[in-house]
Amino acid sequence: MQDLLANIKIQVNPKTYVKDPETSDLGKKIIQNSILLIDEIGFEEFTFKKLGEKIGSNESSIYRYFENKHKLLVYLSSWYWAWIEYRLVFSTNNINDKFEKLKKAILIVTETIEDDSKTEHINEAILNKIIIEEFTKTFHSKQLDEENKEGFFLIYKQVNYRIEKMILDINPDYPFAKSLVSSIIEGSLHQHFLKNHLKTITNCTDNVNPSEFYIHLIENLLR
Amino acid sequence: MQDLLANIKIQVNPKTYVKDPETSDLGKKIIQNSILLIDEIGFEEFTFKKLGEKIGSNESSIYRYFENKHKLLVYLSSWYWAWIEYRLVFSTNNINDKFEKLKKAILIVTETIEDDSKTEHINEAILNKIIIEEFTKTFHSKQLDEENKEGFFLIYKQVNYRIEKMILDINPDYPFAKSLVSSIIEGSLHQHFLKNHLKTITNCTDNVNPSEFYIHLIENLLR
DNA sequence: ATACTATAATAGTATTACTATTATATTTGC
DNA sequence: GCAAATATAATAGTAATACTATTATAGTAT
Repeated sequence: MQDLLANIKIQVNPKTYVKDPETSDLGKKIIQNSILLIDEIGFEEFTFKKLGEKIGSNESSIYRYFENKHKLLVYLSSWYWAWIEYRLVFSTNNINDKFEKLKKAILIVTETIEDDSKTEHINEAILNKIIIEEFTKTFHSKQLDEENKEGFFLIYKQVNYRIEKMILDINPDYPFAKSLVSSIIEGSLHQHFLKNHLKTITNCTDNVNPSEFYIHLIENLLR
Repeated sequence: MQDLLANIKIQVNPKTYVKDPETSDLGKKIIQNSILLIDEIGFEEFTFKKLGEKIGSNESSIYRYFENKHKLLVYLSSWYWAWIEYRLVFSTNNINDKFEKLKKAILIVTETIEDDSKTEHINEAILNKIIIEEFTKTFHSKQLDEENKEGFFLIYKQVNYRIEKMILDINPDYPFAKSLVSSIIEGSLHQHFLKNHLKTITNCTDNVNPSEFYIHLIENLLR
């Protein structure tokens, strides 16, 4: 799997960028260091000026790649979900048992991510941290409906559909498959977030992963 | 219940405001119209200047009530959850059947809110819309850990604890009571949100309420 | 050697999120 | 009923943000 990923370029909706950051060194530097900087200081404090300083480049040069920091976050999120989708498809592909397949899928979308190290300029572990802390901000903007029409969230929705199908494959009569999936995917990010900030309203800890909660849930709900 | 509520003042953590808005006409106007204006233009576009124009008052006067717009949102959220807690306690109080009690509690935190009309200057239905669209932003700020220490989210957590207790009362061995509750409360807001913006990954519609999904869930999970 | 492209540097703008100061109106205490 | 205290309004100003525009410079391709 690792070698395969090395040869595959994750595709992100071109409308999220002005110039594809994968096509130049500066572009890759922008991606790599925006992940690090957002993790360090948070998305609110993050500016193109600060990023420019960090990579020894100029604010205006970053604007040639991304219209604004919101679109950069959408880009990073899209990349993340495309990467998740790839891993989801790859690692569930050869599982015949329907329930085991679903469990694997849920593990993929809920587990804590370790750095993959095959994509040199993207640290998946840190990107996962950003998604936990900031992904919800890509939704909660006034341009959401417009951006949704432009297909900014297609990959995220595709991840949802794939798991929905697995659920309906197990139990075609379950009436809330879509809501169950979206509440697992978004809810898992939220549980990770609570574990980091509001520990008293989650059972998740460094030792208990959201995966356990959700796998226990579907075992009791769909079995 | 309506009359009782008329005589009860919802208490909000004083650290969220500079001057208690409930103590003056201008304060009440600020609360009433900030709810309307945030609903109209969204929290990002909302400024004290625009609010001042709307209420025929000055930007600087609003600053005498709230340090900044973030704290105003925290105030509105706290008020909302205090109001939810009040309704939760009141309407589950006399239910003896443990499961019916839990179902009622879940209904309270997941249902679409209608205006209560007993609190003249607060339109609960619109406030509920704001909570669906913007509540997550009170969490996702860099000051979260600090604000959490100051008790800004106590009421929200209390609502969580109350329902957690109901779950453990039904099934003391259920190992994820906290996570289940927080995922229902936050998840319900998210399902409402999806219903409004990303309809393809939820089963909730104008006719199917998140309540149905979650009550179906706990019936199959805990019964 | 020329043209093209990428990047850097500089400057400038509108808006935001405030702070400070002063003026005016309203309420309350005696 | 007047003085003192308090609340509100008006004005001005500041630092930072989120950009846009223009020009300069360096590197690459033909």
